[in-house]
Amino acid sequence: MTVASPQNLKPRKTPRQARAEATVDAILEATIQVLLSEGAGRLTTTRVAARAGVSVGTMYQYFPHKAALLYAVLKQHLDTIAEAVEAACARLRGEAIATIGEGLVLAYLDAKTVRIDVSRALYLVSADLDTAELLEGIWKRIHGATTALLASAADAEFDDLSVVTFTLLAAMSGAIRTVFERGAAPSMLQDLRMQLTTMCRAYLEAVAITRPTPLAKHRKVAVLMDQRSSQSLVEKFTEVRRQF
Amino acid sequence: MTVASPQNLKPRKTPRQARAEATVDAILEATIQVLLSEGAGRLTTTRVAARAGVSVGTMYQYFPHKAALLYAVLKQHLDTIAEAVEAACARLRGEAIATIGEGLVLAYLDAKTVRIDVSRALYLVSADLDTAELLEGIWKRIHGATTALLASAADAEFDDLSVVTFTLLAAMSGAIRTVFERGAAPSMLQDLRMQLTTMCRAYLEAVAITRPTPLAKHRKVAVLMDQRSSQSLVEKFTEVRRQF
DNA sequence: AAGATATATGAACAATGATTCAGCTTCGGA
DNA sequence: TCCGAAGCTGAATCATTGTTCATATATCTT
Repeated sequence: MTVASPQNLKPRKTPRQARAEATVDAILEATIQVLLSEGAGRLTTTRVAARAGVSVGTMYQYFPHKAALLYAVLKQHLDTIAEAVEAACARLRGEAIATIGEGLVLAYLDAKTVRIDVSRALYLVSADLDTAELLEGIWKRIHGATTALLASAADAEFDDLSVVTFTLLAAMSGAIRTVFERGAAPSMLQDLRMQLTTMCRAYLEAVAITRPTPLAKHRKVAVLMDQRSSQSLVEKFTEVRRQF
Repeated sequence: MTVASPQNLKPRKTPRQARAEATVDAILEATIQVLLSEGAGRLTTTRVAARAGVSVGTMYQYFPHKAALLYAVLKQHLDTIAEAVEAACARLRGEAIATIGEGLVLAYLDAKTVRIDVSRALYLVSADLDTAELLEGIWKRIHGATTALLASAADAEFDDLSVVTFTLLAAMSGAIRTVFERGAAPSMLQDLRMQLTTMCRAYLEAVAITRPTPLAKHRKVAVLMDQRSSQSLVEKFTEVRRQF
């Protein structure tokens, strides 16, 4: 495993032809798959290249480092999560705190459930990687969106809004992570959703300065890519692109 | 970094002389120090041995693997935490839920605060290590103690006790971890303690079937070993032992 | 169709790190 | 004081992995 890499985390060269774009996508996806199937300790450049159906040299044409590769994958993943949370917050704006509580829990569960394994694996990898600013940025987006959401609550106001948001997010995301790390029993998920909703609401009510009230909403998400296919990833991505 | 190591995580040989015991302690402590000062990626057997003031060969006399070494360190750390939580639970038995809520938060903060950096570093290292059963065992101890505590609450009963405990623990430990991972601002700690207490109480009250009430208690812990001394660790531990 | 540019290849190189072992030192007891 | 056992040493071995580069192939442009 390599050490932290301060500078030059950006791609060495940006793909100009469609072929190259497919290659880059394949490499990114391959990284995740190798991470999941082999573990952080066996995540080697050669293995990633092999899984992607590409040679090592190719990989180094787009990523100056192994670290840069990991950084790219991590960033992509975190961005997805942040977007999901921001979207949920936008949707819930102006609702009552009971609704908001339930909605936030759902949004978080969804965001983390989709590819939770990836979250975990990436988190482990980010150890010796210069991710401080990246994480900070993502956290700010999430914290900001949630703060705005709570400020818009129809039936409550909060004293120390920033601290409340912080605690709420830490507890929720932390709880979810803890649960998933212990090999989430699928039955637990249902319980967890209810319990966290209860906790979230109870906390918000406890720290709020209340007023009148309206009602609730819902939604659901599910995406997954099979990684057991033996077809090389470049082939797959190339095919996909051909369809356009 | 090495791969997962199914069997033979146990010491290759147990120290028979005091000298050897000091050596083993030094190695364990050195592992933690190297982990903290150099990061997981630079945690090599040679470096650990050097920091311990011992040769690599010596290390392999007591640990069959690098993995075994990490396992030993992790186990030692987790045991300490479990003990602290169990003690706190015993102390709080029979109190009112408001007291219990506050007490639990404190116990957790203390347990995790002492050497939180170690917690984090070890967690990262445990990636490619067969720690499933170890973690399971620790979790069971903590969960068990907390469940018993809640069952003993003077002023409340719970329906789905196991689930309540689970959620509570997940949220608290998760929140604390999340906070510390983001470079805990010391001022945040005070806020966090209050907010988590509020959350904990609010949640317990929300899911409880209540009755009459009493009041609260406190405590505090703080331990740290300076790691900046250049004195070799074996020397240090040997000295300590000489005092008996 | 041909040159120019972009992409891809993979053996070779250099660095690092886990692990061993044959010989040395220290300890404890008789 | 002396000997066997326990403990310690560290250069040598063996395996792995990150990274480069000279060469080959594909694609685009005109």
